[in-house]
Amino acid sequence: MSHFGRSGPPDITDTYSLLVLNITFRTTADDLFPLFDKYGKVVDIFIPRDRRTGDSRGFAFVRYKYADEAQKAVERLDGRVVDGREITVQFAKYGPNAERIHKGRIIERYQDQGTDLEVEHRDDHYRDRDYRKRSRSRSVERYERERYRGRDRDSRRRSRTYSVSPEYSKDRGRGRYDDERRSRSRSVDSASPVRHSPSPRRSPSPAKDSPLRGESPGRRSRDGRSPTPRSASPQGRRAASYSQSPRNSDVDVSSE
DNA sequence: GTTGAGCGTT
Repeated sequence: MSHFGRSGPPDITDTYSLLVLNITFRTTADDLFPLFDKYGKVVDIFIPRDRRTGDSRGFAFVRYKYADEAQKAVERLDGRVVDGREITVQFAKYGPNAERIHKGRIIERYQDQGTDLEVEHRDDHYRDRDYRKRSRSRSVERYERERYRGRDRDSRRRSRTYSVSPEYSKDRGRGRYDDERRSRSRSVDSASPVRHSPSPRRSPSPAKDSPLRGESPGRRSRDGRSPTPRSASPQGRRAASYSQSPRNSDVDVSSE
């Protein structure tokens, strides 16, 4: 009765979905269940995990049966420390399949459209999102940011008094959006002074500039008669390792 | 597994 998300969604109709963010990578649904269940009837808990590694992505979805309980859980568990990490609880904005959600309430099921009209290859969608880093631009287009971006979210908790009305901040989010973009430009200028000067000479990067010019450790030592295995070792030894490594199937040490 | 902005599966 604790395996949420494995047996599939039991019944998410008319349920309130909460999004739990900032949870540790080790936090599981079973860990969140007793926490959220104390504040209301938890219908289901699901933690998206990575297709590649299978580990948690750092956030979870908790579905409540009643809105008041969900709202209470948000206010209670938001900012609470779980497993040594501070979690962020808020109403989900998007449905499991972009379904209609009204204030976190799921009206329809994602299976509802699973007939024969528009079933696209979702696998293609999954493999593309290797990194979920800042790929949420799509959300900004429509809903903007209802809170300050970045680490400023701490301020949001202090304003928890207004949390009862998540609609108030629609107008405020717009002003910050422009600011964050400007920030990015400044970063590029400061971090990476692009040099367009026609310098005939190239940057002193003997490391990766010309691996061919890096000389073969073997030939150099033989010619210069300076073994200097100390500095020639890292390159020669590492290269040799790669060559031998993937072919050890045949060689059986028979030890262990 | 230190990092961490951010919305989901049978």
